[in-house]
Amino acid sequence: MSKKILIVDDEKDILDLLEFNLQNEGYNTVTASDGEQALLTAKAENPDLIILDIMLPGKDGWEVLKELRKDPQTLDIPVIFLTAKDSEIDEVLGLELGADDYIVKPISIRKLLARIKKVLKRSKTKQPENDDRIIVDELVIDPQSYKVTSADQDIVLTKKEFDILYYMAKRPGRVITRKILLDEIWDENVVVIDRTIDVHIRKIREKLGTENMGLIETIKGVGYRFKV
Amino acid sequence: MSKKILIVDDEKDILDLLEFNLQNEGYNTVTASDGEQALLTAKAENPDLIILDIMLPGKDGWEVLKELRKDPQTLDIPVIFLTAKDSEIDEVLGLELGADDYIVKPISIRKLLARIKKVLKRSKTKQPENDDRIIVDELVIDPQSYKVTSADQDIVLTKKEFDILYYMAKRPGRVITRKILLDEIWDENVVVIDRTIDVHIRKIREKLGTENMGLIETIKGVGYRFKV
DNA sequence: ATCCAATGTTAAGTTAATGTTAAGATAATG
DNA sequence: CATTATCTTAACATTAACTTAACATTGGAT
Repeated sequence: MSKKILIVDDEKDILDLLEFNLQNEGYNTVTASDGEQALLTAKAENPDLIILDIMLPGKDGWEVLKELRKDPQTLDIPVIFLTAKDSEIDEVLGLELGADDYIVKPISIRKLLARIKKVLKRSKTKQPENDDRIIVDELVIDPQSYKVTSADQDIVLTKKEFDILYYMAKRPGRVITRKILLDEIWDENVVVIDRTIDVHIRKIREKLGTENMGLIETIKGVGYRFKV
Repeated sequence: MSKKILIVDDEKDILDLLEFNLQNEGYNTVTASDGEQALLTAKAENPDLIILDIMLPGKDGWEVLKELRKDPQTLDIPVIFLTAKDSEIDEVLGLELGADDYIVKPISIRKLLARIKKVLKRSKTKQPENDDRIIVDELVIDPQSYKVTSADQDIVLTKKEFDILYYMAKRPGRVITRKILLDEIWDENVVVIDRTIDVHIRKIREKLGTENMGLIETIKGVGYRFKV
């Protein structure tokens, strides 16, 4: 899965330069040329990283960063500052506000790529993304909150139940054998009998309620299947 | 509306130079020539910006800044440091204490004016009140003062407790794993066991009291969740 | 239709995770 | 440097989750 990077700069040359190089490296890119646009795009596109010029028309980079950090939806997106000034002050201030790194213009692409890698790697281990949610009709399975709702009604699943449901829902229409579930959901070297899985499935079906009846189908002799 | 700038310096030459140039640019000016006077004037005149020499008779610039930041009335007034020393230490120290910029003597008026503009612009867009407060029903979590109130009753949390609560409250509905808390709240290379986190959570829950019962949910096997 | 292997079901046993308390270690403060 | 508040831990209690055994039911093969 290619990472999405939002580039914010008002100079078209720089935007083009960065976009070209980042796409060349296999990144997915979106751009914005002022602060307002940057904030909107950040919310809409949910990028994995934002490269943010400090000097911007309208809202400047600091203000953008501040607002990004205010919104739970964009709060955790790492930001790399871009600045033409070589004053260390700018950098320090930016970092104190919570930028994750900075790059001084003129830009060394090599350097920038290295920093991007570093920052992305750091954030990789973090929580599931907002758009990892699975929605099937009235059913919402959200790994970020570890919550399932059916028609806005909370369904409280235990960890194992959630993991199983999420795994299957991510692969609708595919038959999931018990062996696969064991490999994927359970730790290695843990051995449980098949009936254990059945019990979990039963619990899930029960909790999903009659309105989601038949969502998890049994394929006798093979395994289970999440209805497409 | 012309902006009011307080200039603090013990050298009359510099005071005059700055006053002349700033008034020329359309700013309103007031002056002080030592630390005590600076503090009094700052409170009385409520300037939009303070230009503060570091070397002062009596209380020096740092002490003045420190006291400015202590008083809610002067807390948010941006300060530009004036310094004859070019040692980076001074600069960093000043910034950590909350100066918004610095100018090295001998003064380049052009530079100073540019910085003033920048700082004023930045502070103009600053929201009047601490808008990074989090409010959930009767509960207010204010990172500016590191204070929590529930139904106007003060709740005294320790730093760690506050940090944890604030981090979670900023991400309501999301499950926060212990690992993430460790990464985000604790310094790198500090290792604490999971039970430590639980103890902090317990303390927070206890201090939040019965009226906030259930605000922090436990997702067994996963982590904690701040109720939406 | 009947049989039988596979799955469903229930409740009870087992394990793992978290809650709790108090005491010891550490850091902040005067 | 002494004092105090904060943080961390160990040990144990509690609770929820997980697993299993035992038995019931089912659905497809014959």
